[in-house]
Amino acid sequence: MIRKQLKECPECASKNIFRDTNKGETICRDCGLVIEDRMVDFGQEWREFDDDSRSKRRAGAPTSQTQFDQGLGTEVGSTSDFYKLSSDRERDRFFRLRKWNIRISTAIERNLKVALAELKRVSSFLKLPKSVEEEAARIYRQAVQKGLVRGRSMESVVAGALYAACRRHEVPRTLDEMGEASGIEKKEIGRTYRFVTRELEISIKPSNPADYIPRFASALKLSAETQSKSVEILEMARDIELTSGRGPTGIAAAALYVASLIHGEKRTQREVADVAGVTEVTIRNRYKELIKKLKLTKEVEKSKKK
DNA sequence: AAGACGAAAGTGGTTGA
DNA sequence: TCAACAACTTTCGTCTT
Repeated sequence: MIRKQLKECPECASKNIFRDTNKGETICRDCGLVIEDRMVDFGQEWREFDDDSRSKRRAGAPTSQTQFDQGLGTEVGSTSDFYKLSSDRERDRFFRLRKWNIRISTAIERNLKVALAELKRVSSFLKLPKSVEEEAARIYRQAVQKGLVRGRSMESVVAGALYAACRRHEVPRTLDEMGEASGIEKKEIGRTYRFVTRELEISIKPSNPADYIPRFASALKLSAETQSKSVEILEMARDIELTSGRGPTGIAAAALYVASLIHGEKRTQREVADVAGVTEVTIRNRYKELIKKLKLTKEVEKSKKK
């Protein structure tokens, strides 16, 4: 296996890097960036997901290591080639082409490096499972290859990919949470999310409100009974088609609110609204629909008297 | 005083001509 | 491409606990 010791951090150019041979990781002590120094690992990991892209093959190519190590515009190529060229014009041309070439081939490498570091950061902030992280990385890579990052910030595409991966694995996060973790405006995330999933033809089922319940419930410190009650309510609501067309978080929030009333663990609309990332108004609207169409009024009244 | 409620106007996205 | 439209938000005034 080819290994190469990095001399400096690609992010902050610090020389103060630390290599952990056990974990096979390299860490910059100044900026905290985790630098993967074994390109071979990445290549193999990626190729597991799709094998139709030979152009970005990394394994065993010493050049990719130097490219990554050197960054842009440094080592311009074999100097012996250069001295064979006679005219100034040819030398000029040689330089330009060489530079251009390196730029192109390293652009994707570099982008992926930085993007994956960002992806890991956001993913661990949100405590997402490994499988989701890998899915997101796969999506991101496809996006880069299709040139979808152009005109968008790398971070927003990372966030979009993560958001999509969460939905696919039925562990949805709200756009607000993703925004908080990534520092990108949720509008922007939503935009890139839609764009990327459309361009890559990734189909995503509409998210199930019940998927949000466990997280919201624990954020509100609600009991397991309340939690299952709200899931029950959601099922009833779905059966009479109350859920279609509405935002899943709003419905989940309202169900949780109703359940908290019924079980005498009342939370204010404000509290529920905050964790669910919707407004009180939305909860009120959903809440009204729920108790009306599901004749829950009695149940709520009953437990109120106690 | 805080929470719940509802009306009205505004936002960003979808849809259909 | 544009206008109508649905869902949701913001803001604000009023009622209830």
